Amino acid sequence: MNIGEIARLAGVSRSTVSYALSGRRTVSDETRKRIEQVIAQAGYRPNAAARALKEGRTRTLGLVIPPASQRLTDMQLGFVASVVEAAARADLDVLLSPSGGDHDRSFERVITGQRVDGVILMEIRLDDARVTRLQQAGLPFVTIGRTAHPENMSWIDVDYAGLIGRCVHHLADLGHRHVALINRSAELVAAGYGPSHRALTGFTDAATQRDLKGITVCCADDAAAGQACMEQLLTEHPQITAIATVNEAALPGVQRALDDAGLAVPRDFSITGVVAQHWAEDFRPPLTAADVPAHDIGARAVELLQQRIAEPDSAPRHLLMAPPIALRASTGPAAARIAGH
Amino acid sequence: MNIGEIARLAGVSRSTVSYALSGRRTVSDETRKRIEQVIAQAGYRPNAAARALKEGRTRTLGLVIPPASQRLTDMQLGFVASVVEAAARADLDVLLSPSGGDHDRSFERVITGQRVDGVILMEIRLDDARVTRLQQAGLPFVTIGRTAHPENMSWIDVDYAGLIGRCVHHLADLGHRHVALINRSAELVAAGYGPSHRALTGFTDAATQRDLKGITVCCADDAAAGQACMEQLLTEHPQITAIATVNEAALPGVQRALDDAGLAVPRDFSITGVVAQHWAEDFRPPLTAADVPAHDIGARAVELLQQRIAEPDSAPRHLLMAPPIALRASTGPAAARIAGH
DNA sequence: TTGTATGCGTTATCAT
DNA sequence: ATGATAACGCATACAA
Repeated sequence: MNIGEIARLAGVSRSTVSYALSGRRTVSDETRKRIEQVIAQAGYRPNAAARALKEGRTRTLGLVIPPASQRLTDMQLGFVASVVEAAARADLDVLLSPSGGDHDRSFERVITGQRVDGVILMEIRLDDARVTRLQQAGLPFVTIGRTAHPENMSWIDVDYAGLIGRCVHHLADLGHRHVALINRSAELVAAGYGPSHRALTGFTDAATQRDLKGITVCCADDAAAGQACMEQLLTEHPQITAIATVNEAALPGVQRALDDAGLAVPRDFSITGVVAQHWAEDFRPPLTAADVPAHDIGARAVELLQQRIAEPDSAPRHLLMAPPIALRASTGPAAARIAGH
Repeated sequence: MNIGEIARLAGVSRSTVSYALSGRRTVSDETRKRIEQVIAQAGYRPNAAARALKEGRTRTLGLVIPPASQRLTDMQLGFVASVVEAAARADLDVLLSPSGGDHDRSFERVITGQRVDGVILMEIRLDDARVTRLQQAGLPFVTIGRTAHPENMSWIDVDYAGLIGRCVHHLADLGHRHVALINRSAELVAAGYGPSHRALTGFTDAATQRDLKGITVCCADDAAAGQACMEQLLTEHPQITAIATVNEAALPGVQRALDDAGLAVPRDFSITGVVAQHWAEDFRPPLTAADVPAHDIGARAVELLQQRIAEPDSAPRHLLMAPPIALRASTGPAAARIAGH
């Protein structure tokens, strides 16, 4: 079923059908009614490929996600879901490309075959080959996260440095003198993953400012690693009375390690950090933490991208999100820590 | 940059470039070399829309996911990730459509605008309008999960009934006489969600067979609900000594409720069920449970769909996955339950 | 071994 | 207010 068939059934020309559909020129009420009826009855929809070929745009967005092999974090999943939802609201389709490294067939196909009008890139590194590739391809794109030098591109990011800094200040205000940062995995840090680096900077700077003793450790994204990490921290740094973290997946393990050590939160030990709301609320007690507005971020990324597509030469825009730190129940005054029962 | 430009730069006709690319007719070594060089230098890639229009296929698969509003479970996420990865391996792109209800613009656009060669449907209900729609559209599709009457369509599903049944038999073998099933949410059950219904059937049948007292409850997909649900269960049915569950997201709450009640697993209480491997291993102690091979399922779904696309008239295929129940540490002999400390 | 011509389904320009 | 037709970029049947 194509536009010619509809035209034949309605007894008009193809262009009339096209115009009746697009409304780009006036069609008499009578013929438009007839055409609409035929279309509804035949269940016709314009062929997307033909339209894309003619119009030079696909009404499709590319979304580059980390390779499926590594499980997505809840926060990453939140980005994906909200991007897809926001795109659907704008009648845009989303093409997924699981691409991590430099030369990826899926990535190349998406950006260079004119399959999409623009691309949203996630999990940006400080020095990211995909960004370079996108720039040289001249395809509109927006990043969730940002490179080391993101001045001339559009991005939206969470202010990890600022937020972790505020967490440290909050702990300092409560009298904590020895605090630790539980970061993401060492691999991610080595790969130049932005959030990890910026969290580290924010932590170190704030600790220096408040003259705290700050320990920083890397931790893989799972409960087992979180437990091992927390246990080691308690053993090797007995003076520590609080942690800040950007590693939500480690939290269940952190909780176990504290339980096992007989440490109650927040009486004996305080926890804060930057994590998806769901993790903060599922912790016991609920975490004092910056809730990353993943849903909002995805929607904003789509908006930014739509603007870059509409006006490729307009000035790039930057959105640095610094959500408030929700005061819940996991932080309290520092107490000298006693080794558990 | 299009094929005509490449032809001009290489000093040949467009068809020669096309054939050099596709290999569907012999091109002299010399000219092919020259063409390849020009292509590499210009960074040319065939326009996907033009190719799709000409060939009548898009090399793209549609993946219909639940609307983003409701958080995806880890298992659902596993399906998505593995589908995308498997498709990428086969040089196929994946178009995401977040569609739940009957009339969804995104869904209609994807299936009726010839945007994809086939569709993978997730979160199938026993009576599913999207399946009906896909059948009448005549578009190849495969479902992860199955309807009440899935005979003449291709699907891949987890044998919830059989697996939960085996869990119950396992508990019965250990001497448990009063057991409960923690199902998914009441809304899902009311909507005719297959896994919930089949888990219920499997549970009830096995309980009857072994002459057990079986309690079944619904529970929303989060830790808080799990905790409330488990607390209520302990209060209202003090004889219960074990549960089986298909609700992985409720597990952290279940654990808390047991902790709070002073019940040790598996000494005082046994837990088993069907959950993603990650949840089973993160539980403490690790869960005796059927590990759903989400990764495998996504890959198989892509295979099935490729076959339906290649031979639309071939007989539909069905894959009912019944992974072994991994014996870990969360089930043990029944003991009379004593109300906690 | 290579070139020419046609059509895929649409939208838009030109003509009536 | 409507119709005929060209063009988007590609793959392929047909010619040479």
